[in-house]
Amino acid sequence: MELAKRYDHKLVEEGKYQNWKNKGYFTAGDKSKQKFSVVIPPPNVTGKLHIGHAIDNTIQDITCRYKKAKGFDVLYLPGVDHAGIATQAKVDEELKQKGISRFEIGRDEYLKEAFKWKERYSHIIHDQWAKMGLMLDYTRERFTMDEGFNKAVYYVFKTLYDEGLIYQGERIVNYDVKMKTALSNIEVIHKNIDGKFYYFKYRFLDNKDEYLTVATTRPETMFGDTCVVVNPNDERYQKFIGKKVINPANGEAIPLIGDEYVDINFGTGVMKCTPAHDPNDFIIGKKYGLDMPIVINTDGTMSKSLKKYGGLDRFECRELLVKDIEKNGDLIKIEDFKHEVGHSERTDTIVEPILSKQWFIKMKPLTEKLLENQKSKSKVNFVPKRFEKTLIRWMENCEDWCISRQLWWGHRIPVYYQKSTGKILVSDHLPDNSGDWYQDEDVFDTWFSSALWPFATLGWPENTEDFERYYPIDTMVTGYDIIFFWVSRMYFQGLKFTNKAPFKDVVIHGLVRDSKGRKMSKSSGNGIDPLDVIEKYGIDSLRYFLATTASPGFDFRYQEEKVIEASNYLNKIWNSARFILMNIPSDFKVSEINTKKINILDKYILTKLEENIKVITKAMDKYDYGLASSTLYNFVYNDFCSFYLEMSKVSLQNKEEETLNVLLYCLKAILMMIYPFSPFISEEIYLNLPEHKESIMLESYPEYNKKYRFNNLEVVTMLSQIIEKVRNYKSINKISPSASLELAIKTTLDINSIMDYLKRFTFSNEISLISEDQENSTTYSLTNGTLFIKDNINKDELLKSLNEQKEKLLNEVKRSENLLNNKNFLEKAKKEKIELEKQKYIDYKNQLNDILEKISKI
RNA sequence: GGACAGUUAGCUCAGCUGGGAGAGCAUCUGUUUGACGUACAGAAGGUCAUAGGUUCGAGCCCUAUACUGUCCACCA
Repeated sequence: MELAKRYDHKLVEEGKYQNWKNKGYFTAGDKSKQKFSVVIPPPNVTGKLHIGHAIDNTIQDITCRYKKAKGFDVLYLPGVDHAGIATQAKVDEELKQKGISRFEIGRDEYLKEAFKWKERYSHIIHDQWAKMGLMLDYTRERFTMDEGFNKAVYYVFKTLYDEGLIYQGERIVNYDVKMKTALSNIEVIHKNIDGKFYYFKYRFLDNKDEYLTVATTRPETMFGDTCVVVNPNDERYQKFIGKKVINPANGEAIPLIGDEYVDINFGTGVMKCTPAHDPNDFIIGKKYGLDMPIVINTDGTMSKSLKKYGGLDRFECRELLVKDIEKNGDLIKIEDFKHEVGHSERTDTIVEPILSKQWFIKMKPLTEKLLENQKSKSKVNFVPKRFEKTLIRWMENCEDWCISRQLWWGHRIPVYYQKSTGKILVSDHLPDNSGDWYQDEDVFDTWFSSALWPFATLGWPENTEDFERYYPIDTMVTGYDIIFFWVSRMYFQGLKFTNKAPFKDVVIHGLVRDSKGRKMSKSSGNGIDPLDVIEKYGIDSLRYFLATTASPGFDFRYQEEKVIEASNYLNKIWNSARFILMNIPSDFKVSEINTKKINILDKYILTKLEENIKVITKAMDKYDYGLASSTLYNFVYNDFCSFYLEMSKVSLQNKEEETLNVLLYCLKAILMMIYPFSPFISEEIYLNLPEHKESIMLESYPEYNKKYRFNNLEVVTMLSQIIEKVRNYKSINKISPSASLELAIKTTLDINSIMDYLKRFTFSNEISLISEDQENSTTYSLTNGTLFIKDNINKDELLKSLNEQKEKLLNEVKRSENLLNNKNFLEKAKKEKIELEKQKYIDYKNQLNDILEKISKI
């Protein structure tokens, strides 16, 4: 069969994925083999996959395909995440477009809408997985809200609750006022923004002409102030402690309290205290038993009790209030002020700290277990290592996890309250139909369920066959942006509930940025749609680009030129295959390479190949796909295509049949090594080989084979050196590349075996083996001899070139001399290094003498 | 405020345990070589951020400094 002249990605990709899937190659379960398991980090059903998913999935799929080819029973488990707040935001938005609010249609109807959304985007995601060629085992696909998962979530909640690790508490939590839900601390993004610092007069109740100056960034919270605080050591104010001051926002008299929390040097040294809307103020409020009036609602509007301000948006209220205070003469000044303000990770609105009752997980016992495990032999191995530190630091300092969300889309909290008694019951169903019980309205944080992903997907808490066999996960691949959200939580929940770390290796990759290094985002419109790239260059090129450009843990830039480079490379492999297949007779029978029949170049390429297999395999095992692919790239371009393939033309002409076997052997090995990166083109070429299995997916990875390593190949190195020198000589001297020059070689090696190749690739008909140096020639030193090119250029140019060589050699000799005259070097350096240097010195010296002699003769 | 990275050719990045600086793209020159012009052959291009130190020897190890980036953090 003959391949087309060009690699056409669309033709190559056509139908292959369906075929693999239909044949069941993606289905795990061969118990005769050792298992290897990977779970896909479940994408949110919020929308289409982006380039960030592509990098994640590419690394996973490469790992899986590599391991499968290495003989493992590989499970790559797919699934999607309901993504509570993110999805609900999208569904809300969609309903809003239709003019519907979720409160109008009610919870049940709303959930139906949300499930429809989920179905729609699951399909899109499936199509994208197929486009990317992921070897996902669809027979085991899961969803974070499927029946089994719901059971797992319930089990986890009940267990933690019964053990006292889950509690309900009244705290200041951050509210996303757009979604009207509480958030966990890590869902709050701190951004440095321009704000204002407002200075107000707080007049004394007993002497209204005197006042304290209080500075605040948030005047609207003043309605909730229940005291003013100064540091008792502050000499300016200590005498006032115990007096009452008037809150300029509402005219109420509040006490002045002394507490060392206040920083004397910050602001005016006087702090207003709003216990219900600030975590620090809350602590002070608790300490002094103050009232904690809530003045801002969960939707960001002001409380109704605030008369004219009631119902206003918090920022409108701020403006109006400041104006009113100014009218009263209590505004001193307004300063510009840069400060950190929390924003919701999902909706980007400024979060509002509000006192409320929420469910929390007590973190300490869980994190302690994790930290302990990370010190033991069963520790999780992070790639790169530094992310282990990131995790540990966070685990050492994290606060209790707020897991309740005031949303509808998610796992509803399995807690029932009895109206008549106020009793609380954890249950997965309504205790009775008396109407006396009602369920908690809230749902869990979406990460509460995702944390169970590595084991709940395998059937846990049932002790299923899959759980027994595939848990723990061998390799977890994810971006550093969700180490806290996801990796840490899977880890401590895994330890808690399965007594094992849920994964062995965690491979962390960076984010894909645009060509200028900016983060990709919808608002700046610089996002790259992987489907566009696939359409233009093919998935094989995109995968190759992603895998080779992404250095573990580091962000990298999307550059179209690099994708083109990948595409050119694949075309190179395609054409090398084309060349080989063109030369194979139709009746050719593939056989094992007969090492007795092969020529020296065959030996050379086999030796090189084996060296490369060794290096590449080692890199693949370490997830160093950058090194693995660049090593293969160099082998393919330099050793295989530019050198061996060209040389093989001579042996093929000479009808050396064994070369065909060598070519095929190399080609197959190359295909297998590029296959995990770019499976479609590899399959296409593979199926065109004279002998092959049903699919490349059933083929094994090349093993390092000592049988194909040969010695005494110096003459091949000499061959390539001579070709290079001659080409260089012609280029510099502006001689046609195909000009025939007179060459003479002085060497102790037997050059008969390379004579044909020399003639063909130097275009020289006269090549002689000599024992004495040749006059009137340009001299090139080779590793094992000397090359003389008979000069037919003018003397000036010759002299120039000789002088250039002289300069170079002088430098080398000087460098070598210095080193060898250095006593310390001779005493302390390794012996081999010294020997090597001595040899070099002699070589350079000889060459230099040759050149000097020639110059003198001219 | 704390922590962690990065700084190497015009651009994007490699450089394993310290032994003569690499790739791709871009640039320049040449090529109707029968796999590939998405190619081939060649050239040019770097005081490896700065300053010290350790070492016979430093892009690599140590200490400072500068700049860039990321994460964490309740300073009103």
